[in-house]
Amino acid sequence: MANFPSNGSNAVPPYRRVKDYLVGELERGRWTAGALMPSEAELVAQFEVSRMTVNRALRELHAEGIVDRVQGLGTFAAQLHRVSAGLTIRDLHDEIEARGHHHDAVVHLKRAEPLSAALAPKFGLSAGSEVFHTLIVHHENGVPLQVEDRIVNPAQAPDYLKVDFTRITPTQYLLSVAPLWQAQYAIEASAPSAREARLLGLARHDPCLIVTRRTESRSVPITYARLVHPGAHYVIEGQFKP
Amino acid sequence: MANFPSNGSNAVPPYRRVKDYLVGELERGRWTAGALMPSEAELVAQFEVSRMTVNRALRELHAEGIVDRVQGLGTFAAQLHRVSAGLTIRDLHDEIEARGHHHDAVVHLKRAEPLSAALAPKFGLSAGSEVFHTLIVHHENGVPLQVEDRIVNPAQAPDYLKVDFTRITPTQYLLSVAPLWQAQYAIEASAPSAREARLLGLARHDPCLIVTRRTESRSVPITYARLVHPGAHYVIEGQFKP
DNA sequence: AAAGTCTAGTTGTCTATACAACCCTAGTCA
DNA sequence: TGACTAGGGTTGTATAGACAACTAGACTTT
Repeated sequence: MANFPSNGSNAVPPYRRVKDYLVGELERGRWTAGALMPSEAELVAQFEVSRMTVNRALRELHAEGIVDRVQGLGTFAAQLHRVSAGLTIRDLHDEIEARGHHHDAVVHLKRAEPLSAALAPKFGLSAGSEVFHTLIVHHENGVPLQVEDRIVNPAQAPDYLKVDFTRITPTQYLLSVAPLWQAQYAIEASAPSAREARLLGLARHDPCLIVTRRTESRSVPITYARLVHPGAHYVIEGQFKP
Repeated sequence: MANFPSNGSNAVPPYRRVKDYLVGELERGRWTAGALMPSEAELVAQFEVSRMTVNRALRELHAEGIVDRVQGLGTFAAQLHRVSAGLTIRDLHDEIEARGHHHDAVVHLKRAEPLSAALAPKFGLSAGSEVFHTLIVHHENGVPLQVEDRIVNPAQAPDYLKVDFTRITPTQYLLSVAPLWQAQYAIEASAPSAREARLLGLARHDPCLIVTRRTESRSVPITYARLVHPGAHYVIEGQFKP
């Protein structure tokens, strides 16, 4: 007894119908946050499908954060506070090109140096160990848009210093060398340092949007970056659905 | 033949073992991006589990963006460039309490007024239609942390003006009234307005982190908020995995 | 040479059944 | 009163089998 689409070709599979029904009712406010939703058995009866099908629908809704499930108790409409957003980390080069603008980069620093004590704990290597350090300013149509101050773990990218960063961005290169497996970031507003202000053509008190990001692969640090943007020209945008 | 944990209690279920194996090998670089990974049949043979179990493992990895699957072709290691981040939107009250600090709010404005032409396109209602407007300053241990300037659609929250916002935050209230189903946000660094600077106890040129957020339910606008934070005290943090 | 046909291999989905794990309540017993 | 037990309801997971849909390459036919 294995019947489903078969007919019109673009028919929606049963597990999808169950999901769509539940999301629809949730949107219509049938169950407010925390309310008990129908049990698997009830949905089985309502849709005349097997329990595994209903289970798949509910399991996926749970994975998407739309419902909460408690074994032995039931399924509940989720509290939607802690919703995850789609803040896509895109390569700056792609981002600028996507706007139809011209991107170029100026390399101000590119060398191996001992890791400073200030950055050692943030980066995850011991102070004094040799790391690669680049300082690059990215321009959009000639206007400085980002100062990229970056520390790289030589063990993860031994050829980092040989790359021509006017042609390929560090982000692009590092993604190709080491698979990105985890990252932490922080976003803050602050005044730029004296050097950053000079590189961006700003006054010392002009507000900047600063993103710091640490990337690691298999809990080994790959890179730590401080990205400084002039507040007047840069906005991080995103959207989320539950 | 339905056996699994049963023994030690904390045993990992088979579908998890398959997932962990694949993620582990992926981390070790066994398959580079785009490479063909083992088929379901091969994993069935290797782990001696049913195909549904392997299928679930692969389906979840696909949902998590770790592998790509093509019907009729196979499973491939995903390109990990376009990784999405988890930017958690938490209620400010919860956030402050979670730090073990005291939160209080001062309501500076709370009234119905016609929607200004400047905000009309951003909000999605026509200019001049009546909306609710609140201006609240949130403090952490007495220090001003956020100016919350908010427009609310009366159709979605008719009793909004009756709420005591020193006891419950607008975010909390709105989430309880209308389920949050979609939102767009923008993060930028900028100088505060004169009034915002006064409310936060800042100078006009002190950098602020400004989040603007528009929330809608079923494509009907619920609320538009401008959240201004002193750059010196506020950081948005997050992390992401592929 | 081009077009159509077949086939093996792959993923997509559903079913019926089974047992485990867990939660809560009601009842039992000391 | 308090501790224990039993049972009904719920979710969590696994299985074996089945058919559908799709892909790519091999093969046949025109």
